[in-house]
Amino acid sequence: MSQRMKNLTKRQEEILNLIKRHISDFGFPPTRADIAKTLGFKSPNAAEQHLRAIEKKGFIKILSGASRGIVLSESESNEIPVIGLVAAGGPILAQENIEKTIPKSRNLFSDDIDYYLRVKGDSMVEVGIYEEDLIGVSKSKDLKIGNIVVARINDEVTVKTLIEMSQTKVVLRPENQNYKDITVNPEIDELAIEGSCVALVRESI
Amino acid sequence: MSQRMKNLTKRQEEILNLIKRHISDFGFPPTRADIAKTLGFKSPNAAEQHLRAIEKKGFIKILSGASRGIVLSESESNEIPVIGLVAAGGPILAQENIEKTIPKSRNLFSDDIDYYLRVKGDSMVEVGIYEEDLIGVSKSKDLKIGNIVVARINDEVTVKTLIEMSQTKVVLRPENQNYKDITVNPEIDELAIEGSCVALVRESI
DNA sequence: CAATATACTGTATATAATTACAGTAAATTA
DNA sequence: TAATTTACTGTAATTATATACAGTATATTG
Repeated sequence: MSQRMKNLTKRQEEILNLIKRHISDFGFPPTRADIAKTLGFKSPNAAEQHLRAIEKKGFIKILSGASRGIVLSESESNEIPVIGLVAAGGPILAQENIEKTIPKSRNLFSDDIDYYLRVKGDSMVEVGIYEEDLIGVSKSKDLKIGNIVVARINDEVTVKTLIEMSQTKVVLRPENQNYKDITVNPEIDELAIEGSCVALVRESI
Repeated sequence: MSQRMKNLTKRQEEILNLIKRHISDFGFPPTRADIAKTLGFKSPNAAEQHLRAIEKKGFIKILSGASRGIVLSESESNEIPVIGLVAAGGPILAQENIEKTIPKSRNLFSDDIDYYLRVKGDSMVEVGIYEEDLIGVSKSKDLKIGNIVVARINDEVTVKTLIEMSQTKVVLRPENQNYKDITVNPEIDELAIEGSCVALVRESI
């Protein structure tokens, strides 16, 4: 989420989700009365004031006078970054690494993609991951042996298959016969598993 | 378009397009007054009656009592079909082949994808196209030697690389050493190049 | 500790929007 | 050629909706 955007309260987030769900279900935003009815408010004004608060925080725009005039902001919170080359030393999601962004609304996949990472090199060709492909990365998905993961070893970011993982030994496998397994001792080397790959997109064939 | 759906008149089509454009511009459908204003009607009832006619023909659903309660019918709602197995004999885009649809608004790629085709078999693994991948197919894109195309040979649909194309000889190459080139004489065999692949999506890794 | 934000109830009103009813006129279909 | 469809104007009633105003109560922030 962007810095300048204040956080929504739990209740406000609930209402924002309700709006999104309503749009997805009906094709248009809810009225104040719709919101009040769904959440059990006895006054439509409760919904109105929530909307004002959510607008103030930048997540929606209210078009005055228009019925159902709630417009979702195309804010950064609704954009999925596409990460190109990762500069050494910084976090993957640092601004300087963002090649472009894709509106979350255009994301084909389930909601758990935190960013797309552009693949460099040919270390994963044997599982059909090619240079310049975009892999959809989830930061929160549970790690399992056999998953393809985004790892960071001493400031270098790579995509590999996770083969073994213990306190003292992590093995990452390139899916290309020309490369050897990478064995890391997390107690010695700096290692972070940044996320796991849940989707793949090839923009040009 | 579905058979049972009567054709819209020119004016009705204009109104349907106006509705789509309004939804895309504002995020919600227009009111009768909006339509009337845009098209220069002096009465909102003109819009109302057009809407009724369009609903009667199955292109929209009007939710009574709800403001802006115009719902685009599935077939009109800008959905890109995902084609699973193609039944022999019929067109690729036949209803029975549609596995699911993806809202056009969620399409990551440029607008020229007419449908997604789910890949069966391993004949293209050497260019990173795997079984169960979805390939984005454009019907209109210019065909070039070297493109990966969707071809239909005697009622069978396949994805291959186009190697040669003349009046009497078309060569299609599987990108897998275990398979041989397919040579077809279009004057003898029934051959149609249905489109070319412009993108690839892998939903689960 | 005062100011502000959060989270509502309750009432009321102006206006936005749907929708019914009554027409006209030309084109299309049975 | 009569019936229906298309394509509107014009008016008006009813309902849907936004939105203002007046409160209450608690939590959070400067």
